[in-house]
Amino acid sequence: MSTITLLLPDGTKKEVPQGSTGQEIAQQLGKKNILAIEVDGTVQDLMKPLESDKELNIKFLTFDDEGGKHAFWHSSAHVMAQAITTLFPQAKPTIGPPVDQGFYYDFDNLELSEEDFPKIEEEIKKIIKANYEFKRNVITLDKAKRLFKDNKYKQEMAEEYANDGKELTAYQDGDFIDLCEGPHIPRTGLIGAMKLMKISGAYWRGDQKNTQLTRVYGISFPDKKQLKQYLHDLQEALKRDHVRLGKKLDLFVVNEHVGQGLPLLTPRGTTLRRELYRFIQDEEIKRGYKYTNTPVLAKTELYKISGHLDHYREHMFIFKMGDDEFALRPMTCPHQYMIYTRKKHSYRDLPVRLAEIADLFRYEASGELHGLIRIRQFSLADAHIICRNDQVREEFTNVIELIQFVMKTLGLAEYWYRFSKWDPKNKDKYVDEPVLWEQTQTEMKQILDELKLEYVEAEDEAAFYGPKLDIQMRNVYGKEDTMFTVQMDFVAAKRFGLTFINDKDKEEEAMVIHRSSIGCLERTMALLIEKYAGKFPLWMNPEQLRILTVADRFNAQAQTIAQRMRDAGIRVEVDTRTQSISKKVREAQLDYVNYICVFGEKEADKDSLTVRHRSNTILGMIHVDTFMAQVLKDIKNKTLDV
RNA sequence: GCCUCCGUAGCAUAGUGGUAUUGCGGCGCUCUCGUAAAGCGCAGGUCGCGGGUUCAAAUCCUGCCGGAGGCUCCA
Repeated sequence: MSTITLLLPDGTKKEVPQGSTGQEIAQQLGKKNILAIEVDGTVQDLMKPLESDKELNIKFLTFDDEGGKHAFWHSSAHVMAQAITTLFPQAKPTIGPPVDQGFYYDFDNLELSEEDFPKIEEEIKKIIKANYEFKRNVITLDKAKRLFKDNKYKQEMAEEYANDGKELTAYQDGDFIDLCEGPHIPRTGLIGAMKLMKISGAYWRGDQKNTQLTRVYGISFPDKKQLKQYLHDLQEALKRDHVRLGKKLDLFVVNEHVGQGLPLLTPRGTTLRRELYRFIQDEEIKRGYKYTNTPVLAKTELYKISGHLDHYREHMFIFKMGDDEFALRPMTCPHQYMIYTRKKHSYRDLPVRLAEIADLFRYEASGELHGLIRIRQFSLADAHIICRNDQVREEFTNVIELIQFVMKTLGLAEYWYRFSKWDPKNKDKYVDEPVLWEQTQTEMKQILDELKLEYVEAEDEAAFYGPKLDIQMRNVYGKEDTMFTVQMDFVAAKRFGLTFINDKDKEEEAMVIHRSSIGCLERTMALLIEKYAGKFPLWMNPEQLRILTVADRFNAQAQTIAQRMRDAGIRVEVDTRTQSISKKVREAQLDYVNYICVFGEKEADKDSLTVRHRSNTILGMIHVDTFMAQVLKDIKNKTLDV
């Protein structure tokens, strides 16, 4: 058999000689800008000869395909490492993969500052200009050990791959050779533009106990224009950064005398928080939750029982008073369990759904703190559902519905579900109940599949007491965070005696579901600030209306109208300054007030306002009562686009 | 906690060895004004904090504090 039959994405077939490379086939088909080839679902180099006696499904990949982009960035990482090792010969390259936005490479024995970037980028340009070919070589373990005799990391990886029975490959471009499984693009010249982005520390194999390496991040594109566009988009995204907007819109401040991770909400920020607070509390009460109010501190023995003290002691605020040791509570769970256990429960009483918007305190490491997203005191819309086993499915489903309702109401659309499971190998983190773990996870997976949720599964992301479903979102920097969570707990009932009397008059342990509906108020605020770039929907905007008086003889009447509106529940301010209307309009626009209302001669006679929406549209003169009715309706309905 | 970057008035900024620039905001006066910045004047700064080098430090060195991004962590 001297030819292979290829099946192309458009359904046509093509015969090529055995041993043809992707490169040759692409050329014959007149394909341009091809970076890699997908063969039966696996991305490969264009340089690799194809051999098969079966028909092969092939697809050519460009930078617009995930696989092509990854090969491109992966090759870029090699070029960067080549430049760095040329300039810093003592540096030991370790790993350098593509990531969501570009690539990085980790080095040992390298001290680098951003001031070094220009000369590295110069070196990179030389490599690109030389247009070296990426040559793929299959090597033996012995050869790998010889090639990388000065690099213990590469040797370690080579041995590991060999032990796993993998074929060892090394890629060479110019005089730079790297242990790597590929795939790579054909030549360095295909890289149009590359820029180094930042430096950070990173631990070898992601373990804090190992050596800290120097990680260099970079980005690259086939075309210089794309790089320019990327950098521009990045700048634009950062304008939405909630820390920046929080300051500009006067929502919160940080003060070094108060302490790290302890932001202070201003009146405007507090209004936004209050809207979220009232919304979720009212909604949960409608859905059968009972609210509790429990102390923000307790004796540490409470957290000893729950197991938190053993797991998180160094992350708790602990202090001694008299003979007792106390802690500011890092979570609500045991406090609410004490409410459950105040009396005996019949199976008929279940489920018991205890909710609380609880202030929690966690001593997060200083490097973890970020704006309103990771802080040391926060308010979690928390709840614990204590139910019978036969109720778990329905309760879990109801929680998901509540969360979906919350996201819809807030207008949050970019999220994904993560099914967070344990890792049997991580003995320190999880309670040692392998049977319960597997059983609970299986049951949870069934529920998720029944609900037809699309989710990603994540090992080693569970809570120490059970698996979770997390709702994940990204901030403007692209960093992922958990916004809402539903957790199964098969430990609490035993430890705290959360039982009920079943229909056989026997005491039985209950199941516990921990869940958060609107998440941590501060974090949710941060995401909302970034999503709306400060242009909040009417119902949550700290300032919904501003009345601008044309001259001071209209001030008193404008104040009366404003008071009528406040009495009805509208957040309105009056700008009585003796400034030009243009200036007052400009400032109201910059504050993203939803409606800007001018009040002067014409309006005074008719109890009206001339209304302008912040989208720059003038709605004309409207009677106060008519306008109020419309505004109140949109507030009540939580309309998103006003 | 670790790596990198940043820190000038309430905010935004100029200033790489000779004690600080400009705008917004604030205050005062004039203007009573119709949909994105009226005019004039005034006040406001231990240049994050401490130590060092120097005749002289916002600027150079060093230690700390605070912020940002990444790593690790995230009940």
